[in-house]
Amino acid sequence: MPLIRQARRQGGLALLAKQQGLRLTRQRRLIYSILEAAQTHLNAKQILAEAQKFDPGIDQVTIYRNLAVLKRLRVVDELDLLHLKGDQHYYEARQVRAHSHVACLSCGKVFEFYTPAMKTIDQALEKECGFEVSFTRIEIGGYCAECRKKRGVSPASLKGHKVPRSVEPERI
Amino acid sequence: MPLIRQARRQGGLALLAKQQGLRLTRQRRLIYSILEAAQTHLNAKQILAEAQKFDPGIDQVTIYRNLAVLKRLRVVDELDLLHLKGDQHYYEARQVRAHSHVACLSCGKVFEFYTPAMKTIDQALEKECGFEVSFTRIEIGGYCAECRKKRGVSPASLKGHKVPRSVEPERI
DNA sequence: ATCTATTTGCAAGTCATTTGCAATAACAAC
DNA sequence: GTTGTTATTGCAAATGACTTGCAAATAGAT
Repeated sequence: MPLIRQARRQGGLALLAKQQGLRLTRQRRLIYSILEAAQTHLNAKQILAEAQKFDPGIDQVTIYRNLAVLKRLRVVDELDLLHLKGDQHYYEARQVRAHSHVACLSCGKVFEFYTPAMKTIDQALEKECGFEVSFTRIEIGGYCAECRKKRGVSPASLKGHKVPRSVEPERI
Repeated sequence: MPLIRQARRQGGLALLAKQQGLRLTRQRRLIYSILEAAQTHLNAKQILAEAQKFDPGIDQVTIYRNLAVLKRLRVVDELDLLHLKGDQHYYEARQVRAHSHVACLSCGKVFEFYTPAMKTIDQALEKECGFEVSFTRIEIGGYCAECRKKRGVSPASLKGHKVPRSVEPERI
């Protein structure tokens, strides 16, 4: 998408926004720059906290509204991360190539992973169904090498037991 | 997982549930059988509606609680479908092989797609990272062949405009 | 500097999902 | 079959992410 690349080249959303009749407000710039600077995905609450360091008056609605705009502009991706971290959405500045989020169901760690097969999926879909892929979201759950070592291969008991929500490994 | 296969073979959850100290209530059976019979993903509300046809007194909390149990037992998968259909979760009885949900951003249609490359991803992750994959969720957004024909290749204007929530194509 | 449409912040809503709790029912042991 | 224990249910109330209405503020074109 040439539009997006152009916007990036001038260090922001200026051109892209202008072409859509959107305005580049202080808040909008800030929210985008936070996502751009973050090396990882953030949820609305985290973005709000970060934004308030620079603009204490900024409201959460502004975060939500701008995330919606940035999604429409396709410069930000929305993820769901398997609800591993609770029921919020996570956002990240759009990456160049497809990648997946891999979550360890034992320790809760989330990392990104890329392999060429991801591109192959899109190509197959295009060829077999004539579908034009805009974005692909791949989320993988399982057990990381460390946890496998630590606890043997078998996942913890499936029996439910209470754990604080923010910590719960939420096996799916 | 041999446990799951066993449970399936006897036509339900009996063995699997017993081994976890869980009870096979009327409601639990019903909810599982609805998902098993459905050829597609359903959300909590749809499951409740269907369940009430057979058990009018069944409550929505029972749906939610049992979906959580069935997820833990790994006989039901939870999807998010890109929030194309609103902010609810969708559930389906666990399928044998990995598959993806492909959503058309224009008409809202969701279909399933499988290509061997999906398996390749899991293998790459296993080989490169020593990660044990439990499940893979692939969600793809874009434009289906029909909509591409109808409206030309370009997606609708990116400019925001109000559309009832249940209908909005929610471009990401 | 002016004008107009977009955007903001606040307050109040919405809605899926969760939790507390007493009553009910599974199922194992008699 | 009866009994006892404990998981599960249904109800009502709460939670929490996200959205909406609206008047005031401001970006950006003229």
